[in-house]
Amino acid sequence: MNQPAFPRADAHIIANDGDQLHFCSTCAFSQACLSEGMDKRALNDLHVLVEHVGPLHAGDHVFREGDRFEAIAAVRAGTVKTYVIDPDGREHVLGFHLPGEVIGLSAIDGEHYPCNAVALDTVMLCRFSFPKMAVLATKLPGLQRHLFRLLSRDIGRAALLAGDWSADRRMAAFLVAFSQRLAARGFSPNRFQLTMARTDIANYLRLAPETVSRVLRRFQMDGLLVVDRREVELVGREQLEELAGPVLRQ
Amino acid sequence: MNQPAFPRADAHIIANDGDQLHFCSTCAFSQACLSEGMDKRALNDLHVLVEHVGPLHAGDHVFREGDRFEAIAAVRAGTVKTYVIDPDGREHVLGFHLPGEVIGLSAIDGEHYPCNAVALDTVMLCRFSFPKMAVLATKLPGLQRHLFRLLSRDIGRAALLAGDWSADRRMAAFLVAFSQRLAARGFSPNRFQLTMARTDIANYLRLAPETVSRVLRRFQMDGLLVVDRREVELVGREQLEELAGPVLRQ
DNA sequence: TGGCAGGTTTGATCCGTATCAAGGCAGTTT
DNA sequence: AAACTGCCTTGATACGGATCAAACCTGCCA
Repeated sequence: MNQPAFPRADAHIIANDGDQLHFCSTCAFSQACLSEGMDKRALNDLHVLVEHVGPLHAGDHVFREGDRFEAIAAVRAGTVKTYVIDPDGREHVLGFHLPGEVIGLSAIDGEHYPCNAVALDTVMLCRFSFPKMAVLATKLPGLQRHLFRLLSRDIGRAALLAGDWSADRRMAAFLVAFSQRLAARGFSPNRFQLTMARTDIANYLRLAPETVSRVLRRFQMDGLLVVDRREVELVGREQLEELAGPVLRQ
Repeated sequence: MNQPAFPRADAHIIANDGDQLHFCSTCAFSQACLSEGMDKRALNDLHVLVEHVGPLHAGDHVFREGDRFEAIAAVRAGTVKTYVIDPDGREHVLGFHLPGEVIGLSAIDGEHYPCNAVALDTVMLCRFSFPKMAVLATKLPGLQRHLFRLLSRDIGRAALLAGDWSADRRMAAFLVAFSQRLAARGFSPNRFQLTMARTDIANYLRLAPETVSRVLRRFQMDGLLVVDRREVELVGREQLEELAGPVLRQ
């Protein structure tokens, strides 16, 4: 139950290939760095910037609230849920993180992680020492810009679901956004597995699990989707997007 | 009605005073730069990093949704409200920004501002070209870190009010947080003016204006505060903080 | 194969907050 | 001073979603 933050794993040395910087091909920072002229001194200063972590299994924690902050991580495979527990013991889900997405950004301001991060299925990560990454960012402006953008994007994302939308709109927004994020990584946009429990979706959307169940059922009745267990197929994408529109501002 | 984003104003040249960097003494970045050894070449590259803007008057817009993003700004005096309008014409208040706080961070990821920013009273600003600031940040690691922290902080802040709290808890959290932010800038923590209308508070907290009114009245009945028009005095701070605790996670 | 446990669904009821509808109050205009 | 105009308050009612209670899977382990 009490693993260290970020279990150790094989450390990767960044490879300097001509003028291009290569590391993990699936993680979120490759694009920022590949498009960047490489400063060789910067590279030599940083032996271990990234290490591959995993596999973690469902229920394993990536980090826990209060753990000392030292690294952010990009999800390479699987789904990570971030959450906090309030004084009454209720769980509040802050977000789900799919392959290509980054966790730990909200910890930068502070010595410790402000939330928990747990694997929902089999998860592979790229772990980055944040202090080292910040140093590298001073030498690679493209990386710095990428980090600024990642952070900025999360501010906007958090504000979205904060609105006072109906259960239907929130559910639709969740499904459409999930689908879009999967599609951005090359997965099928209209047929996918929900990797999280109904309870998790409910806690994320600020609904009761019963409400999630009822809304999904009604969506199916109305021909918006077909749901079986955790498998979902979006059929009436048009109408779902119309419902989700005001929430996602699209 | 259609002013340019960031009305022009006196441009400030950053002053290089020995090894220290000086500009506006009240704005959020001074601390980051004053504690930083100054690189003179960096300075010479940047003639106009900061300009003082204002005064803006109640109702004047700092920027509007869709304006081209070019700058962030620190509030020097007054209150700025950020908001969006949904397709049904309803206003959603994203935040209130007090002296010392920064607006525009959520625009970094994108070409355009994703929301509106309007002055609620007489407002003075420090405006920073973000591209120039990013360049400076590569040369002043302390500034870069400060920016990362500002961004990170906003992610956490946005997640707070997103929870499903009762009207009482949300109202208490708003008042306590407002008080703390004022106190951090040297204003009186227990007696202050609400610079925004009830409607704005309601839109921010996802409540009806009527509910805001009723909750404030009940708080007064229960001896938690005294409210007259927009003047508020927190009397039962203890109990307010207890109510706000789960929301603010303190 | 049977039993158990977690997650899920369904139905009945309740409660908090929105909504609707007036009325009040302070500051401003005529 | 009267009328106006936002903004705020107060009361009555309606409704969406929470809560409570119970049955139902489905996978898992004995």
